[in-house]
Amino acid sequence: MTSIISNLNKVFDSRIRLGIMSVLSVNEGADFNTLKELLEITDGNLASHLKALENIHYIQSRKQFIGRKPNTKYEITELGRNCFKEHLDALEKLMN
Amino acid sequence: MTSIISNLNKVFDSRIRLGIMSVLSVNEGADFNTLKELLEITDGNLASHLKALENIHYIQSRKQFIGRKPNTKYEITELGRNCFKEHLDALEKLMN
DNA sequence: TAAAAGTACTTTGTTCCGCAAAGTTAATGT
DNA sequence: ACATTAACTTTGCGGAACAAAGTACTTTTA
Repeated sequence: MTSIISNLNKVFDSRIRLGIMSVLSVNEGADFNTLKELLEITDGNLASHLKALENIHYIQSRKQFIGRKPNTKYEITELGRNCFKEHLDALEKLMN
Repeated sequence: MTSIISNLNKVFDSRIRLGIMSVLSVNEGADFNTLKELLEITDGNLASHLKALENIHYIQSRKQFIGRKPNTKYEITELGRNCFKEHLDALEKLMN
């Protein structure tokens, strides 16, 4: 319960989810293809991680059309930003 | 190959291995029970992660007796220290 | 002296996760 | 009509995490 690693968020054990959150916490929003190119993963893999983050409300998506092309934009939520920050703080504390 | 997360070390996706390396990189050496108490995990679980880290030569162990009790001491190797540092650098870079 | 407990594992088995590949839906371009 | 793009969902496999139980050896305790 109070081990040295207990403040690390299990969601962010995944490098991919870490990367997604990092991108979304810096840039205010990124679309599916941008994330796919930044992370260099298959679309199915990306979609599943995005869904996981959205299910726990760390991110939210908005579907729209740019010109005539469908486009899905993702952004970090307030909850997501807080949890991400807590994780980074825990990491920092772990490392001294 | 050059994605924003490609410099993260997969070994350290695990919070437990992260914790082990963190302890061993600060203190010069820790024994099995100390790690077990710090991490609050079962001995089997700890042993398997220690073995994984030892197999790739990130840590090394030394069995000894303290008084009449068996004691196994673990310490970080030079390779382990370097790889751990690289991972932390990659993390920092990812977060800006 | 018999039983319990400590140290440091290994083995077993289940469950969960990551991921690629393929399939899907719906629209657009040619 | 056919291929392409976007953004998924589904399927299936292989591997990792973990708890629990088993092991070997010794020491402490009743």
